[in-house]
Amino acid sequence: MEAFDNPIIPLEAEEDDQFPIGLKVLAIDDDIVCLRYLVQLLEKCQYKVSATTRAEEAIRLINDEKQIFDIVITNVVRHDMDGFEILQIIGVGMDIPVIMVSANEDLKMMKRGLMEGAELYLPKPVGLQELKNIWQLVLRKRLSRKRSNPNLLLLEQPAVEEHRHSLERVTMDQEYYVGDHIVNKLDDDNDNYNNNIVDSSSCSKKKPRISWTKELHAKFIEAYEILGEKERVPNNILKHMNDPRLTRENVASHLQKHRDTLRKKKESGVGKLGIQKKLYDKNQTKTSTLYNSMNHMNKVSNLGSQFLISNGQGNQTWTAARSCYPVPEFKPFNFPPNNSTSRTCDDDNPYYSGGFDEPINNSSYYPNSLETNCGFNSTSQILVGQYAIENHTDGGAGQCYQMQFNAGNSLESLLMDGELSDIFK
DNA sequence: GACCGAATAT
DNA sequence: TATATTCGGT
Repeated sequence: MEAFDNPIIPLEAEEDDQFPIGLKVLAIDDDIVCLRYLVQLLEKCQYKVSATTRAEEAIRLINDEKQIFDIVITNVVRHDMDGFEILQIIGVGMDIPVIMVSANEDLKMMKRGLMEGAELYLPKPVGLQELKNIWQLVLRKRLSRKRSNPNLLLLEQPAVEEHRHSLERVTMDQEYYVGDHIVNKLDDDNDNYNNNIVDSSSCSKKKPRISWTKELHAKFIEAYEILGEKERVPNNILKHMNDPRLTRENVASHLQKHRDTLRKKKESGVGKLGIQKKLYDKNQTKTSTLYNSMNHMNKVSNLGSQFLISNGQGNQTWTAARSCYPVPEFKPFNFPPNNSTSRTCDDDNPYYSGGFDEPINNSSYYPNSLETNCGFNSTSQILVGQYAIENHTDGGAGQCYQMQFNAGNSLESLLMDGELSDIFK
């Protein structure tokens, strides 16, 4: 209760002309150099600064150590956790103003940051003057709370007290809700509702968007799969998911997108069972199975198509010199478990991003025919193992799949000839 | 009036 | 692009 009993910040200083010294700022940036610089500036502004390069550490400080911060500054994309997640967990969940700082002045990202509840989005490098002014956000937040409940005094920092209360119940697995409702900017509205206060002057904030995290989407899929075709309607899925964060509308919207995705996949043939045949293996003792052929990839694997193949240690571009089918075994790309050492291989879109495993066995490779028409670097060797493949032909981020190269396949075996082409039609 | 889902908005 | 909201229809 230290921070509560002994508020360092005389923010009630509407009649005070002193700068609010000692605001507690938590700074998060995975780039240690940027972080040090940021800390320097913040200290110059006479804020009380805690800093970490790790998002988990920040969450731990707040959750486990119950540290109270007046403001959080985080960058956008992190290795271990997306900046927007931090925003949800710390900012929206805890009702602490969050500032996002990012390397570039990407308007799209800025808008997204604001849409997801950031108070301010600053492009790097952040200047001293900008940081000096962030105290205004804290004051504004408290004023808005005061409007919801005029009896509260700014000095007493009601936000902090409620905040502490919330913290105790926020689970470590980074769920965004507390009790049986979402803790987010909706709180202001809820407070009004619960207190029967109708305050037209208070700017009622929009509730933040649902973030369909991997976990949440998995839950959705589970419900979707359990339900029969005719039962897969928003309300039923909602009931099955039994998640207080969600409304029927959230699910309806996601369902619409999911159906759309399925339809597109179907149209492009992704996931369609192609052939299951032992073909083109030079080494008959070990076979590969060619299946789950994807017309999508077929379509783009014409002359000049480029693929990026990664194995976790590096990427190589593979340019198809003629129509070819790129992989012996094709699986939809899987999200790695959180604790895996997998790397992120797609763009910054969390919905599609994922990782891939290290090659499972690098003791053998494809030593055969250098006559391949696929210019897969100068060695024409591919280590056996699991890879990610990303189509870069159509521009943009490309679509990612995971694949498995098995022992016994030469690069030649990956080529598609007329016979195979027909099957794909 | 509930609620589905395509269309549209943000 | 991802998610929210609207709105005609059942």
